Amino acid sequence: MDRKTPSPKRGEQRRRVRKAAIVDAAEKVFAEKPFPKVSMRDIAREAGISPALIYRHFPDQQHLFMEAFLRGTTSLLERFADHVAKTGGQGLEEASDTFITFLTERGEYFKMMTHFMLEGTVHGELLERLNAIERSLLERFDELFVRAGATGNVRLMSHCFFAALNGILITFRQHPGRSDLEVRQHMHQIGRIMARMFLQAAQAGPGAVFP
Amino acid sequence: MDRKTPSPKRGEQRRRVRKAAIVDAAEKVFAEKPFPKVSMRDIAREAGISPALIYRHFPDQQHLFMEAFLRGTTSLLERFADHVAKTGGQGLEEASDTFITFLTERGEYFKMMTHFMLEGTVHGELLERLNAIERSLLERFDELFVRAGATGNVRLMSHCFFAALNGILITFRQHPGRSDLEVRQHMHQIGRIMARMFLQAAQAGPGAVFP
DNA sequence: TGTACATCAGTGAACGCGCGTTCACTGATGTAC
DNA sequence: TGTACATCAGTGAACGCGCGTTCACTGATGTAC
Repeated sequence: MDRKTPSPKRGEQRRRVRKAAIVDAAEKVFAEKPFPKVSMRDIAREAGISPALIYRHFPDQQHLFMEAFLRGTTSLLERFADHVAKTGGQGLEEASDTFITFLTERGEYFKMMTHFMLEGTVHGELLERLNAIERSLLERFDELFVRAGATGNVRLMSHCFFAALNGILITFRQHPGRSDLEVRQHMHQIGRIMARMFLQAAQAGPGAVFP
Repeated sequence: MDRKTPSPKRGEQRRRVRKAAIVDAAEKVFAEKPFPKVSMRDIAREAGISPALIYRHFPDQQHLFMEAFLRGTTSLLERFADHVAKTGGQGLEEASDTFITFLTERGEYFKMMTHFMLEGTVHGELLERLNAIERSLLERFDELFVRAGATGNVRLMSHCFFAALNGILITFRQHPGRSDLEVRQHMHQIGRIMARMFLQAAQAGPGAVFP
């Protein structure tokens, strides 16, 4: 069928595929067990390879974990941005819903995020990429606030709103005596309340609530 | 001086003192290194005893960790309640400040709290005590909302506010390119904004923001 | 087309480490007489 | 008051485990002639 491409390229391609497969496997494992319990052996098993092979593609565990985290988060963020772009009117409430839906469905990413936020052991290029993702998310929120007629320090509003949503996700995640479904409903309810509250405060103009 | 008390009692007393010393040591270690890196050996070293001795006082690591966490948290909560009781007027803003101050000064407790919230590996009596603490904290917030003239579902407001404060603590903890001082100031600023926003929403009466 | 070679994907086993916990033991202390 | 004994606080060393990572090696594959 296809003509033979020059070999070095085919080698590179194979490498890329293999590397992506390792990251795929990592994502799967992260979805299955608590973040601090995921081991290189787990990921190798999931990928059907020897643990040693992972080290031909990643210098160490932190780089693999970060790569998996960033890839997943970036894709979540893109879906979030699409969703936001399509929404008019009371966009903030919908955005809150979407944010909460995504991060409860893919709880492993939220866990990793909080882990990085808490421990702060990330440095260099990876930290840069992580910050870029956060900035991009905040820009989406900025848009929504502006679209809703907010004036003043919009970025600060986005920052606060982001914090509030994170707080919801962490606070109600394991609420005692509630089923998963009830937990999610409660989160969405509180998220919408927050969104309405933020909207009113933002629309009230500078000085009312936001400086 | 003091007459000899019956021996079994003195034995019990010594046991209590020793047990408390172990918990003290645990708290110190938690203040020094990331929660998941604290080992039984660390705590034994800090307490100046053999690791084996810990197991004469606690059945396993989880019980010791929880005991240390609950003791520290309970004392923080009492201080918080005192502080709140003494405050009039715009109590919510002050409460936000106090909450943030306590949990940044004793960051180890916040980390442990988020850890338990994320992993949910706590059960039985310990979970019960943990919930009791959260309930007690929410009651303090309830008071403040009521005092500020809130009507409607006050507990829901407290829940939301608690979540928002947690969100602030986790989101800005490691913010890039900021010193500790700047981080704390930013947290306090955002905390006060939240407090004002919640107050307005709560005072607006049922239906405006809160159901 | 055939062959000798270099490269490197891929491996199973091992290394070295730190962990939670247990074991076998010592010695201080209170008790019973 | 003195002594034999039981109790149990306290210990150092070890156990067994899982981890991240490395090592020495195999074998497939593309390359140069």
